Amino acid sequence: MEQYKLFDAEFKFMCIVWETEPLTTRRLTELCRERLGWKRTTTYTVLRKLSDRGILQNEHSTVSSIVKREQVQKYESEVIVEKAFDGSLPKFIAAFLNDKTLSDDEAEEMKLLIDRHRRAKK
Amino acid sequence: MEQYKLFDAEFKFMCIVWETEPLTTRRLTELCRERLGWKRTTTYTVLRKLSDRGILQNEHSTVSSIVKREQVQKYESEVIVEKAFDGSLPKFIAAFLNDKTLSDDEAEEMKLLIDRHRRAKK
DNA sequence: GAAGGGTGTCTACCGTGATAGACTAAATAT
DNA sequence: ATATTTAGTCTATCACGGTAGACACCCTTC
Repeated sequence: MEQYKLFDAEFKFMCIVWETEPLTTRRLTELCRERLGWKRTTTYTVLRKLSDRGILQNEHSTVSSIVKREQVQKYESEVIVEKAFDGSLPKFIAAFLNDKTLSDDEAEEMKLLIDRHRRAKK
Repeated sequence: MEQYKLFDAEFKFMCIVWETEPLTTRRLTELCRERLGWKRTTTYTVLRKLSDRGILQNEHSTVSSIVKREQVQKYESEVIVEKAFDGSLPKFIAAFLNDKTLSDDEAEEMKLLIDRHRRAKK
């Protein structure tokens, strides 16, 4: 659980990996230079840290993720709902929507999700 | 907008303020000692920082918030949806729910929220 | 008017996330 | 075999969040 915690720089880095994997370390350093402005060694440092924590692997210069984007997203969503909204999803949604409006598509999609996760009645 | 960003320690601190305000600095140092294990001066340091940023005010030893809990929650929810879910609330909800189930009450509450924020049809 | 308690600031230390330079080892090319 | 590139590590710097000790300024009270 705790292992899914990614810091800001790590998250941006992982987004590149998730989007492109599998990819070579060479290509990864290029992408990190282009999109994050990182030096080659910075990429390697982050690579090693995440590898040590079992978030990804680097085998023969080929990088691929072990922890998937969905797992991290799930973890992140749980942490914030827990920390700032007493674990209540409705509270989160209320705060987020506040001054916003939803398109019909979004509204329908959300209702579908809700029904699909509704607890079976008594 | 950026001003609403609270770090972990600051958020815990503000939770005490929001819950108890208005309150004296004396009482605040007591609460921070009890609940956060902080020394008196630590409370004052954080107090000052937040005061400088316009998050709260300390007038004649009476502390009260300027930025409200709801504003911070709204900001926090927006940041994470933006950063990790491409700004899509449905994506956030899908990730959060994943393996969870909703009670009827929660489901109804959420649907109500959705309808209330539905964009007016053309 | 000296002593003591309460209010508040200033400075500083520590841990750590973010970043990168120097260097080594392995592979490839000339 | 030697020069050059490529892969990867080690160490270090910097910024900053989190925390607190030393100190200074009231007020009150004896």
